[in-house]
Amino acid sequence: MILHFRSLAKVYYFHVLPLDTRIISTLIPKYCFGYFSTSSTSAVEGASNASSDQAKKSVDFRRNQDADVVIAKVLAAKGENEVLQSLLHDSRCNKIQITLSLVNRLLHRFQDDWKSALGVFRWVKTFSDYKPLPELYDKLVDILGKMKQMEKMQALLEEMREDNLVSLNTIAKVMRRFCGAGDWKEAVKTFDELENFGLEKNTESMNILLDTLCKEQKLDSAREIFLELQSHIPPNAYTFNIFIHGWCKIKRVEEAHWTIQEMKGHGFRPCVISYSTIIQFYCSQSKFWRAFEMLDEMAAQGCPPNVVTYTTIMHSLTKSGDFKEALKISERMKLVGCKPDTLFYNALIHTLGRAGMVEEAIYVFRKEMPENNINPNTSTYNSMIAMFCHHRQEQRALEYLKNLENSPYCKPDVQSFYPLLKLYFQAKKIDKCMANLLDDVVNKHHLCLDLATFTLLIHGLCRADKCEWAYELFRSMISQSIEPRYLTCSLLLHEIRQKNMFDAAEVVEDFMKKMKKSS
DNA sequence: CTAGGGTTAG
Repeated sequence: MILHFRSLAKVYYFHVLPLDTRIISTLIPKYCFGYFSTSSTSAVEGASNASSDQAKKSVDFRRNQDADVVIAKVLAAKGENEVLQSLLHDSRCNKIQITLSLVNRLLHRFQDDWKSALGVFRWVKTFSDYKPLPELYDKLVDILGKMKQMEKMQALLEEMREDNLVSLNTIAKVMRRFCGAGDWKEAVKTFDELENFGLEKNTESMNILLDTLCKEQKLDSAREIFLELQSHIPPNAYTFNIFIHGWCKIKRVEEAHWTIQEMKGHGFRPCVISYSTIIQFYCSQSKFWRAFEMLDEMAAQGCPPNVVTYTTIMHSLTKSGDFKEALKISERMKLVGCKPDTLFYNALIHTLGRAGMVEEAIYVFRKEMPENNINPNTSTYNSMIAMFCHHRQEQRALEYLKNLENSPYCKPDVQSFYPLLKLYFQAKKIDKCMANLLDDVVNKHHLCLDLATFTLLIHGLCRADKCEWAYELFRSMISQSIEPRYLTCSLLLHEIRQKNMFDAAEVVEDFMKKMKKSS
């Protein structure tokens, strides 16, 4: 259960600075606050020359400001109608040019706040020269469904139907959300009424329904519906793979094997996905001999494993601590000429890191990957950074972080910084380095801290006898609707009581009481 | 519409 504390949030939102800056100004002690970065949020996609880079940055910056103006206005209102009215009557908001990226950003910002999302959507629709794309409707449908606002979601669906905007993608989201809310019958009903939306009941839409049911572990219902529809709608190979995955998900692997037979009975050959799904299951149970048996069976069936199959096995072996076997899988894959990809290399680097083979990991990153034309992504960099931090190599970690920041292919996320922050706590370097790093996270990269990072910081600061700072972080968490763990709260409470911060203690205590009630 | 990351707490 996520707790909302909008009233508390408002306290922070009355300055004129960009929103993200306002949040972080409560995170970092004043003396650490040397500058406000003006760099933009967006990573530059692909390589580009310096001047267009500059132009893009200034456009991005203006759009960020537009978004910030709207966000601040929305946060000051409550309820979808109040949001709409306050935006309509704001002269600055009315001058803003509505663009796809702006609306996307706003809906993303309010993806956990359906009232604001709906209010914003109503507002952008009042601009006569702006027609939201169907994808934006879909996004809103998803937000409403996620927040379990089923009546609102269906009302929007009806609105879309009248304008002929419902696609299979919309229906997929609606069915997933009904199932997620525990109402699988309503999902089936949506499928039954597919023709009302101008869509067809065919193999593709049936597969979406079955996949939805299987992912929610409603295998028996899915099975029943499948048998019922079988005489009207022919299954394809996807249909059976969906069931194989579903059975594995609820750990009934016997049925998964049985589905393979059924598939053959319908004239479909089990493919690499069918087998890899079962292999993934055995790996997750650490029954590696079973996984290897499946590899033999694949060979016998003339269905060679692919990079996904190998990555799955290697990664699971690493998780169970068998680095030697994991690296053998990597060798085996290269031996048979199967081409690696980014996810494979991420897993390999992780394995090498866990095995303490730091230099080998660097070799893979700097030599092997470029030679095979595989670009690193954010996770690749994050694995390298985490590995260096694990081995107390701060300088190398910082070097890779810098490369990540300058990469044309990807940008840092919160996870990129977590290991470094942790290292600073372990090394008791809690002053300047860490404040600078945190400043980068929020002001340079416009990232929001997540639960794990907040927890790390608050625990670390409490231990380091800096609980005023920890308390500010606690308040910031609540203002962002990120619920602290109970342990975090009690740790913080203990510290601030010792410092005689009575008002703060009361705030934390009140919060803990509400936690107990809702759990 | 079908298969593959991690961070984890002291």
